[in-house]
Amino acid sequence: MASRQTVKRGTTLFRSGEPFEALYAVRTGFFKTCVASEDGREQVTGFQMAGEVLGLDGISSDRHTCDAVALEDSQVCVIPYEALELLAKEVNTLQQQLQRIMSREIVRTQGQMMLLGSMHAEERLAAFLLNLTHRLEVRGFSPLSMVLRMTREEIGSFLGLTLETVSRTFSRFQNDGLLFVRSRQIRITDPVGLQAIVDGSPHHHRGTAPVAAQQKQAG
Amino acid sequence: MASRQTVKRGTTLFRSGEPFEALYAVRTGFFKTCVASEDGREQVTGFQMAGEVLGLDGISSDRHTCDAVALEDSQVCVIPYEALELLAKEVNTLQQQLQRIMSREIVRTQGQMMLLGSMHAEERLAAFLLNLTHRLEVRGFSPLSMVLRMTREEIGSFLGLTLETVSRTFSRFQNDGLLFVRSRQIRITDPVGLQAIVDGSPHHHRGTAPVAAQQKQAG
DNA sequence: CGTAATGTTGAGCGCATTCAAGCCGGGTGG
DNA sequence: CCACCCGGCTTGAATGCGCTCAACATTACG
Repeated sequence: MASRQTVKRGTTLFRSGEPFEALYAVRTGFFKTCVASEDGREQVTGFQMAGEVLGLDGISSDRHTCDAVALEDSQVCVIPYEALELLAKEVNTLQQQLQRIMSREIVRTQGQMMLLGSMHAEERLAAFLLNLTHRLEVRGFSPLSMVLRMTREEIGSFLGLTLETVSRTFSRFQNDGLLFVRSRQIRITDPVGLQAIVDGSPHHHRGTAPVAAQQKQAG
Repeated sequence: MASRQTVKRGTTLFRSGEPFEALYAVRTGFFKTCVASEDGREQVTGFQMAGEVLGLDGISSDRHTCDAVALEDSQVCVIPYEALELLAKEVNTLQQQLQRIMSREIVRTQGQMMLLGSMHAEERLAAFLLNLTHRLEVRGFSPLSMVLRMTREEIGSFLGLTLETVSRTFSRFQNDGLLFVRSRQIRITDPVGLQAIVDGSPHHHRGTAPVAAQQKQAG
């Protein structure tokens, strides 16, 4: 029913345009998802680690709309969508779980839009690192020491920055005593300081509206 | 079962943090959804018109994670989530439809991430306008002449730009003969030109990786 | 060990931002 | 009916953040 599949580093689990047949749960390893426009621009839309689900975008049109690329040798659990639907009809908690997973992805992308739309480079990278630490912590790994699985360019694409800006911002964080960085080895020494950067160092922010006074409508 | 509700211009249909109880289908009118961070920054995450669904973000945690604000007097169809789940168990096409709607929202936000992460101001506004025209066309309205329902500031927040940049870019488009703009009245005279701006005027773009040569992994 | 990919750092520039001033249009009250 | 006001829009000037281009260092990998 739900078989396993190995995906070697650098290869794709699925590609944009391919027919959608299954969802994938990451068992081990690390993935990125990215979309490309006609003119060759590529945008990393997410990084997925163990326990996270890939392929939800394919449901809407029976075709995948992004590429999923393994950033290290990985293993996924293949969940044929047709079987999943049949099963979901029987087991109603399964249906609920799937909907929650999809909703969570929607919420995640809301946060990413906020990041891309109204944060500065330092804030973006700090938010990115803290997000990683949270996800590692949940999985029982040390949250303050990690090895990045992606390149500076991929981080930059995900955060809407160039690879040079990512590199420079890492260096600045190190100078400011927030972390130690040595290539892909990261050790965070001041998580509180990083959090302070995310939510509101006294800068101004772009594209943001001061919350207007609005009343709740009693239908 | 699915009752209706009126939402006056400027009032909220739901707010972030409120318990999630229902989905809403826009019957008439126009909405924006926006998320806010602790420090008061606000990001518009979408605009919704007739036929589009609001509230999907609330499923994941039983709480809404964004605000939905009516930009004009509107009417929505209230779809209690509990009832929807019960019904979806019976009618399997309903379950599928809901999943498709959620997946479509995920795909939409992928596109928005691409826009925010790797497009210039002109490209963003052009893409925004073309997206609006498509949605109007589907609904049987004239796609080239429209009245914007949102302020420059809200457009800016949605596109990750300041209101001044939005205004200036409108003016530049008018000078270039792409459209006529008079406050919120827009008349597009050269949709092809707008499309050309979106997909690849000869500029360079930020945060993008040239697509690396990667092979499809045969499980 | 050698080569290519990845990462770091510097210099200069440009696009979008910030700050500021003025305009337009719609609604309200005298 | 007009004067006034206020939110929204436009436009200008100057600044600065992040980008581009470039050179070099380091790491990964066959």
